[in-house]
Amino acid sequence: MKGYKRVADLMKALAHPIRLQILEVLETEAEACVCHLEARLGQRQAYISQQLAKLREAGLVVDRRDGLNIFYALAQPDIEPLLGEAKRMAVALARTSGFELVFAPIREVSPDQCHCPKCEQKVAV
Amino acid sequence: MKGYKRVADLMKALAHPIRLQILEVLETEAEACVCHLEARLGQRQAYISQQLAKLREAGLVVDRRDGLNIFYALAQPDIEPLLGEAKRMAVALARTSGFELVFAPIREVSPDQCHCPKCEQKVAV
DNA sequence: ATAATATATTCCGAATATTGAATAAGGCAA
DNA sequence: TTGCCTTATTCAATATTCGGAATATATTAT
Repeated sequence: MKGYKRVADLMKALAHPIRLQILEVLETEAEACVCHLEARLGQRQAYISQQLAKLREAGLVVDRRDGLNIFYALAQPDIEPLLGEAKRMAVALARTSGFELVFAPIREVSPDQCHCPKCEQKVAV
Repeated sequence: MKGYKRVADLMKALAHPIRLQILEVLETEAEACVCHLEARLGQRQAYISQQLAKLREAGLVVDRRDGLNIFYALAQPDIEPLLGEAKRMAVALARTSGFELVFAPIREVSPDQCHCPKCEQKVAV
């Protein structure tokens, strides 16, 4: 029974749209500071931070401080197949109930919209 | 944003140890009546029924009545890879925090412990 | 019709999750 | 030090989920 409890806890950590989107951003960005996630997901800082805390507790992301910024990354990059299967399955379920599920692409953010060192660097180039 | 909400709802449906075990039984049994699940998971009938209702609402299982019995089956057999990835990931996360995750095998049930037609049939053989 | 059996549903208190608002904490620069 | 910036945490109100107990429903047999 213990093992299934762990799986359930993992599912719980994933059972939130913002957290799913954070993970998806980290799949493509490899590393992102909170201000970046703020900009990409269009959510308040405190809110993003709360969700990051849950992902941290679940062991899904790791953080690294660099000056004022804290950069987050996937703790376990091979979570991608799980997320992929989840999306695929959600699409299949939606289709079964008669409609096409679309994933609005997560907003891109041009380097001048974020002030972290990494983005400043890109702007300078 | 709508698509991720759907994925989150799917994750929510999976975020429960009993529901995960029900799905796992249905992966191997193909079809099982409630009394069967009762026996295999060692849970009260009403409780099993409640969890089945959640799985039904989520569109993950379908039911078919045969006399007094109601047989459940996976609505979407290709949910297996998702469940497999979830288990794999849970194992990986546990390992990261320093211990081996074990899945206690779900109790087998000899045909004479269940009274549904299907089991009676097996007993008769 | 009544009884028996299998399954489903409803009700409810307890525990947990969500999310906005306010505040705290940590690091850097002058 | 003071002030500023980025991020984290706490608090509180609301909503959701959990799981037990009791009850309801559907089917079959008598």
